[in-house]
Amino acid sequence: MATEIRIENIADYVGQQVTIKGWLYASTRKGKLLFARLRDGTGIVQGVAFRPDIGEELFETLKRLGQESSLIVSGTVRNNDRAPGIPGGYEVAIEAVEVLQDVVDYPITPKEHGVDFLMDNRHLWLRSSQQWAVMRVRATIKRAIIDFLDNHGFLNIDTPIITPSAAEGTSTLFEVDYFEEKAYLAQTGQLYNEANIMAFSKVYCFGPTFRAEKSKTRRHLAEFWMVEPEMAFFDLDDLMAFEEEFVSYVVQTTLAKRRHELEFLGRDLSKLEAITAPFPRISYDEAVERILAIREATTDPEQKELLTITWGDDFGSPHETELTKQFDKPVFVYGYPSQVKAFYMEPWPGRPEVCKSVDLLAPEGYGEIIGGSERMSDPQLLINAIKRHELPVEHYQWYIDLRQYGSVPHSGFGLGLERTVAWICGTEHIRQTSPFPRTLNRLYP
RNA sequence: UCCUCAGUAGCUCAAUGGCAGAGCAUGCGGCUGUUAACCGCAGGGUUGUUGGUUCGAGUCCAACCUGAGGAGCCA
Repeated sequence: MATEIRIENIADYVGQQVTIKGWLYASTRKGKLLFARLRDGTGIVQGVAFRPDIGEELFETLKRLGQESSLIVSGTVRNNDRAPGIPGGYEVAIEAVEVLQDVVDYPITPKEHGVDFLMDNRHLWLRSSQQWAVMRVRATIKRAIIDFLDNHGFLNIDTPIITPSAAEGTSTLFEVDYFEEKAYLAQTGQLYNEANIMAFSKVYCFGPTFRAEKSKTRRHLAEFWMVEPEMAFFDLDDLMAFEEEFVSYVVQTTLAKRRHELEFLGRDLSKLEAITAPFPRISYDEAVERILAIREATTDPEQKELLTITWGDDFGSPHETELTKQFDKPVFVYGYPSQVKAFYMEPWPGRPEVCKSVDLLAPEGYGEIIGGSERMSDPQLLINAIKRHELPVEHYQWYIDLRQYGSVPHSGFGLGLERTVAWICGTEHIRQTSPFPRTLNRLYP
């Protein structure tokens, strides 16, 4: 009696007769010898059939099966260094096959395809090994994030997705009709988190967030997942120390649990192994100086133009990319000018034009993966900031209340899941890190 | 919103202003170690849309549509 197994555990069954329920991923043959790659959702393994061994009828059946036919295969597992798969090095000598459905004309062939075609077929593309591997890594990253926070005294509190007003202005929000009143899809849960920490001390929310920005780059999605931890009695230094432990844990845990997938994706694992706390910390002032030095050294006039910056400007993507090239770990940039950051950030002591903000920039050009800050804790300072940003004070009354009833220093940050997955997997485009990405020009499937 | 590029067979791409082509996929045949195998044969087309220039337009011009990359904005 053959044991039903999952391909990810195939190493435990060498020499045994097993049954695998799955799909035909690809097949090729050479005369009387046939190779059928099978996938079962947990891995890919090569099945081998030799006509004189398995008989004419079964061989003909296998030979005619279309790509992605659903089937149940029984056979004996053996080691073979030549066998491709995830994990590689194992193959199944096919003894019996039950065909559930023979498929004709599966659209995605083992050949190069264009992005538009693949995105139109995203519901099928997810079966392809690269996409499959990225999703497996994503799930592990998500798990690692939750485990780390749960093990460090955080309480997971959900924040609303339908919100009455913007946290940071109204230009980037999706509007919804809320019983004939205007409402918006959340772009952050942070303000609610600040209420929650005063009740639970350390909290996080982890859910989808929405930006209506008309961004068309490899780093942007209209819907993405963000984890937002928020901590009472935490200042900016506490925040950076926490973030580097958090990111290191997520990277190292993913590396340990998803080695096969990351190797399959062709990721340079040594670059991930290097991601351990502490991370370099540079001030905004220093970052501007470094960028200007890089700009001075470059001979490309176009690059020189892109790297133009004066103190007080926010960094653009070209600035971040060049800056992070100087490090092999994520780098903290702290103390941004208040004018380019959100209204709620605590001013720097003695430098009111600077705030206690910190971004974490990923290496290898993957951009900002974390944005965070110490929050304003003085009620009058906050009211002034809201007015200075021309936001309606009455909408923020509850938020101001938090500073009037037991205010404490507190800090928090948001980490973009998809950007983190893109960085860890080394994917070229963020859309591959979401199972059904929402981008400027795509709502299907 | 702006800049750049692209749109031809199911898919990926060729085609000097002059007969619409190849590879993959599909079907048939061959091959005992394939890794996107290979070899032979076959079928497969309203060249994104509209208009213009021309004896003649996939090719040149204009507008539009769709997509991609980048800027801005951001995680």
